[in-house]
Amino acid sequence: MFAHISPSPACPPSILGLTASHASFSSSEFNYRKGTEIYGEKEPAEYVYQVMSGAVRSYKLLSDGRRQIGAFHLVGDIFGLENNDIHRFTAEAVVDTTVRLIRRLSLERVAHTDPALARHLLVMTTSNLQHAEDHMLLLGRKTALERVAAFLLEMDRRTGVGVVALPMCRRDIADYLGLTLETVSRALSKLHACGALDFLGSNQREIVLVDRAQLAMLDT
Amino acid sequence: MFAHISPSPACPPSILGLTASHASFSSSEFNYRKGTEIYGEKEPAEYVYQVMSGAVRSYKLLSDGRRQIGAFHLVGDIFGLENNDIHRFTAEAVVDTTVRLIRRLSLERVAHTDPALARHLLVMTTSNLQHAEDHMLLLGRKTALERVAAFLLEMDRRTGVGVVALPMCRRDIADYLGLTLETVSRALSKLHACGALDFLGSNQREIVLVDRAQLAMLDT
DNA sequence: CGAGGGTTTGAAACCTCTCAAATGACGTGG
DNA sequence: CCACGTCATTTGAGAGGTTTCAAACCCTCG
Repeated sequence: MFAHISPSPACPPSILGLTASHASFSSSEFNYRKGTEIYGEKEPAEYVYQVMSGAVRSYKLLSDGRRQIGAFHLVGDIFGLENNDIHRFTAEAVVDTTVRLIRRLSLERVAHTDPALARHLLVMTTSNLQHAEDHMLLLGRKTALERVAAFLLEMDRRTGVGVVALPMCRRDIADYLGLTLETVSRALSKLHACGALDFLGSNQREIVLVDRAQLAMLDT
Repeated sequence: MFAHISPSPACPPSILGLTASHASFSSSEFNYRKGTEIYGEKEPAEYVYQVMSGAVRSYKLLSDGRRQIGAFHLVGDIFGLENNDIHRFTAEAVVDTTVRLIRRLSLERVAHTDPALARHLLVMTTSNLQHAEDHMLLLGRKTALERVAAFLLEMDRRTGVGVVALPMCRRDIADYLGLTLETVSRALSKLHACGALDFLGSNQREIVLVDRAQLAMLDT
């Protein structure tokens, strides 16, 4: 793949909740071009990743190509954290993306002696679990319109203040929501017609203005 | 609810992977009648539970009553393990059920000083996460027939050797698989007609003989 | 034996998917 | 700077799988 080593720019102070007290972690950065694979399902999990810029999708495939995206990872998010040795998803860059990575083994080594880090790993795993539990309800029981509304609210909650930039294409959204890209497009059109959202910029992936109250009515 | 204290019968040696070295846990047993609630979503999580006999369903509800069952807990399973203070599901007895319970606080207290237990809690949370991840793929991308086949294979894997007793009704299965009870019934009929399974006993909930190879062909 | 709940099966409705075409956005090269 | 090719998105029309509504059947239990 097209992974290029890049010099470390100004570093955010914390990865994995680690502070200066954990200076022993070697963390380096990598760039992935749009669409390239970061790791594959069932590959050995050598690293844990944090998104520095860009966005990542984690997905599973059925043998005939049907795809279910389990999560999008946005700036600041940690992903690839496996407590087994093997990745359970494939991870790909949605757009050009920079990630920071830490060796899983070094993390585990420290976690063995540092209860605070061990607890932090549990907290992260729990929040992944919580997201998956909520997503099961969406996939099993919500309508197309409800799913798209919930997706926009999730992106809004995670990224900003009523203005959401969507880095992923309609097909990605569809595979996240268990729909087809056409159904997603129709739902967005309907929400647009209802005034629940507006598009800013010529490209409709760029920015979406969200009316939280109106979307929340669909989030039962 | 109709929870009755029962005298402790012969105790399996281990709960939560704890051995004799953790004698400090007070564990008592409770009985729940079929259909009664063990705990509700958003209730404070005071206990962690292990199924001694019977079966339990964990579910979330939408405001209009749509239900998504996230998991069935069978004999030996641990459930109600929250790392937050609040239950994220409602748990109900599918049939008359006996559970053993441990105070969450006492568990956390020990986990703070016992790395082995802390690691075990992470392992359990991870396996819950793994199940949820697989279930997202099922709910988002599999057909009705594939879902029912996957369900039977899961029950077979968890309970026995080609013979599965289904304690839950069609509606429970449907709410687990994101379908309606009629669709589940039709899928079972089709699998029966294909020879992929047989019913033993007059009541069709009781025992199902599974042809693993044939079901596995549907498990893409 | 009758009542009640669970299951099966049928028929029609409906939501989403599939297939298709038109439109729009963007980069490249003339 | 515009023409063109490519890719993403939108929109339409029809098909299809699942749901809804309904009725019959079965099993259990009082």
